Amino acid sequence: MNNVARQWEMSPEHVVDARPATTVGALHLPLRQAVLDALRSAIIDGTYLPGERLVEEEIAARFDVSRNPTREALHALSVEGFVEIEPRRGARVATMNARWAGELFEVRAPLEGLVARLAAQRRTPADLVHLRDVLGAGTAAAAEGRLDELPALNTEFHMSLAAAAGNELLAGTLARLSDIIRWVYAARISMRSTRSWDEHAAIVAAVADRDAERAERRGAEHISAAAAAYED
Amino acid sequence: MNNVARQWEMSPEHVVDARPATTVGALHLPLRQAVLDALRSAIIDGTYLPGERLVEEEIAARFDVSRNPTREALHALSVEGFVEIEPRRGARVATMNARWAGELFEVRAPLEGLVARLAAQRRTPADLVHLRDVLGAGTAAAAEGRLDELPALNTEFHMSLAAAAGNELLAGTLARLSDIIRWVYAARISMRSTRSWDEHAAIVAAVADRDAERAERRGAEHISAAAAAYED
DNA sequence: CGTGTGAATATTGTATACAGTGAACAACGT
DNA sequence: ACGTTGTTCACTGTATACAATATTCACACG
Repeated sequence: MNNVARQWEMSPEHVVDARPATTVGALHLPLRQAVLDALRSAIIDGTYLPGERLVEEEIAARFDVSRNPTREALHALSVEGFVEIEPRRGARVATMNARWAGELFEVRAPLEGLVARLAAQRRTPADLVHLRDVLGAGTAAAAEGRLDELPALNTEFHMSLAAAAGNELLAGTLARLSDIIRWVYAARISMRSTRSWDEHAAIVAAVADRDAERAERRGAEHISAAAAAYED
Repeated sequence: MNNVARQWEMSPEHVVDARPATTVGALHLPLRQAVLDALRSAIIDGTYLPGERLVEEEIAARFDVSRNPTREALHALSVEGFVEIEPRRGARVATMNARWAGELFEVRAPLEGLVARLAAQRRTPADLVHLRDVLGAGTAAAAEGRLDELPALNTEFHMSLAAAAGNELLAGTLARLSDIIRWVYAARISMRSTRSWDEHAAIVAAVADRDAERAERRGAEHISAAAAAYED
């Protein structure tokens, strides 16, 4: 009946006494979360195209839920920047003009620089090990032409760096920005593959040396280079 | 019956043919917006204290609306960072620990630097005039000890700078951050008054000269100095 | 006394119903 | 033909009702 993934329905009662002290209700994600994730994926993968109207009842029917969780998901997506909502006139998938896209990179560059600087200052040995693992995997994939694996590895790299920086607000802000960037430039992504991983390696080297200045510069330059590449 | 400001009820029919071509429905703000603003104000001015539970039905009753607009407002506030929501366990006013507060300044500093740099590159003569107006008003207020006027002028200064930078995403991000910073440090604010306006003047000077590097450095340093002052 | 167990209550999550607004279109006059 | 007006339909905004979960408190038991 319900196409949305409902994890908890797969969990029979006996999970109640499973290891983590989390209650059953905590596992049981609200529908709004399921709808949010499903809708975001649908927008990113092009099921809903930019500018397309998102009618609450349609979406609710599609996922077989009521309009309430749907509305909540739409509002969340508008904050994330994937949809635009006009009062009394409904929601549509956001349309990116060139200016907006440029703004994304402008904001992301100094933040990515900050991440690299903080990571250089605060990284633990374990952080460094993990960064090098991801770096190795990404470099190998780029070298061997497995381009389809690169977007996920790229995301993991930047998330790992943000984790090493130890600033959750920063990590969250960046995660949102890069989600949208990946969406906007979905078509052209996975270009620039080897260049990109060379730049990642340079960031990790600076982080390893605890050289905050160099790390910051290379982090910011990395995003600027990506922006330039996308502007073709 | 309804304590929320409902602008449209004050507008008789004949406003329909008033100057701006906006429709009546566009003026007629959704209740969620009214509740959102009212709740945020209540949190900022201390009516609701950090950690306090925000029960949907209570708030709905207080503003004499149903739970739906209330829920939507609460979700929006959680995105803005004023409240924390746990699934199935409701919302409470966010509590700042020192770490979180530090993160705010860490993220804001490079963004404010970016704003100053972009403003230096893109400002129009009109932007500069406006910035100098605000600067003059703020400096005068600081010099004459009208401390109560400073927070608003400070906000206006930073908003004007962001406007001159011509990046709406950046302006929006910063507006959210500084809202929260002002809330967190409400008690200690309006200190540092003259220092702060000297720093503002330095930023405007760099913006006037179109010196992007100097503007960026002074913008970021201004926030770092503010952070240091708050850490007493 | 503390501790666990259960019922009762409070509160959130979800669905449905209704009201109000905007947009499209047909009927009408000019 | 063209614009104007009235009407209808689709959709969002809001309220209410119900279901599911969390929390509280009383009470029995050790």
